[in-house]
Amino acid sequence: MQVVRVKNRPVKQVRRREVIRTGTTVEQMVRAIADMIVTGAILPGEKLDEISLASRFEVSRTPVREALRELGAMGLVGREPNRSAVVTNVSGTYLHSMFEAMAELEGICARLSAERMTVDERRALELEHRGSMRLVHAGAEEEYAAHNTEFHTRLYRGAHNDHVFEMVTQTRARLAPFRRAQFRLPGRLAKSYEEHDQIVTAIIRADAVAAGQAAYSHVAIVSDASAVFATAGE
Amino acid sequence: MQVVRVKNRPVKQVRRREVIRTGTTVEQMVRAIADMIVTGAILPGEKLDEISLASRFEVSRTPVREALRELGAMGLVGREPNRSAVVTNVSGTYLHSMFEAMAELEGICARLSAERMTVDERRALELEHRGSMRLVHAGAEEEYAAHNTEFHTRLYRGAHNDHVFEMVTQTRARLAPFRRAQFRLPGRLAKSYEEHDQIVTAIIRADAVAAGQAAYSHVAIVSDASAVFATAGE
DNA sequence: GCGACGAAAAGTGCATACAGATTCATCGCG
DNA sequence: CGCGATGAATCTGTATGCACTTTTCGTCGC
Repeated sequence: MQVVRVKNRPVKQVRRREVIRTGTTVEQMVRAIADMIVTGAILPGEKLDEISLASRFEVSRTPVREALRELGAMGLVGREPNRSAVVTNVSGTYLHSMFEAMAELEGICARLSAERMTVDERRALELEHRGSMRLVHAGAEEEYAAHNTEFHTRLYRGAHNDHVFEMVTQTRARLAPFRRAQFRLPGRLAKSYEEHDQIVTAIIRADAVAAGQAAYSHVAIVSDASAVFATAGE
Repeated sequence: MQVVRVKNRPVKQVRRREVIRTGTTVEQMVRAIADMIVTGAILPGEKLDEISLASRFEVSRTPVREALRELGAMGLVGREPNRSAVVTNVSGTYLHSMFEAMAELEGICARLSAERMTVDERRALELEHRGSMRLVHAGAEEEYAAHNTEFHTRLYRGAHNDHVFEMVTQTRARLAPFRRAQFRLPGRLAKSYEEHDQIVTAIIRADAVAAGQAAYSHVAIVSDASAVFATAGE
């Protein structure tokens, strides 16, 4: 076990950091692996052994282990002592439960936002929303997607509840890969704008119940739209 | 790179595992540190440097790093590259937001349970509930607390939504340290039983709205009861 | 006296080494 | 021919070392 490393030059711990985009190695791996899981590049039940991952990403096992631990905490992989990490089943029923939970959470956020948003927040939400009409007419999918994210983030913040914010943000992050293509569906942009309009109107009126319901349906619809892509990946 | 280890006797990597209770070293540390944070033994904003923790727990930095990463994913500590982990502010507003979120989540679970529980699940819930009357009369706080956990878990499961289950379970876990003493408050046992009764009745009747509201208030009340202990720890 | 600078100290990020656990193929025996 | 024992191969858990980054603190110029 001494002279084994024949062709691997002593590795030199080269700073290849510059090549890579952002964050620490571990963060990048977390994102990369999460993406692979959620896009179906790695299938549920598959084992993720540290050594293969380490060589795949060209790092040592230490950062791999940290990444796996974080993925475990995120619920994307299951871990038990002295066992390989195993990809959790994110497909099918669980995915559905996440979309449903997302709708509930958005409903809560909109309801609380209607009750709690400051005058400034309401104004900002309305401006953000009105500004997006231009994008709808232009059919600018990419830009509208960015606006959409911003719009929803405002809703989440407006609820003035940090823990809810965290839950909804995490859930959205886990669903992100399944929603990417949603605005490609014909007519979805205009429809989305209309639904946003209902939410905004209800919030401005401080009508909590209406806001909650509008947000719930909005997300439920997105869920249906995304289901196509989701099942395609199974 | 051969005879380097001079004064450090080879450390022997003693299996002190037997002394410790359950799970891997890392899991134990996660629990221990989480408890310290949440009970206020470590204050928000305080830095957790790996070396001190390592020596405190008598392990090397590797497991400490993994524990910190998991705590980071749990939201108990903040982490950024090349910085020490910092205890997040769990007190005050954030705690309040967790209790509020808990009430919302319980409301959702009860509402969905009313709609979705199977006949067996409804029966089991009712039995569990009725069985607890005995404990109320006996004033058996400990046992009632156990029953209470079981009761709520049934509600969470009854919603038939895995992601909601996960969120509510995690939130409950993080709140646990703040609720421990709730049943010590005089009369809280009987009150709790009554509130459970409302929830059960509504679920049996499949009255989703009533079940949701009953569960929401039930938790909101517990939140008030716990606030005493929470603020005491700040 | 005070702020800018710089070097030492302290700390994080990752690689590697090695102990212990698990898995799996092989072999001996009924 | 199957089945359990056994040991090698493989993999996880943890310790330790080195590179790089941040922090601290003393010193010097103003």
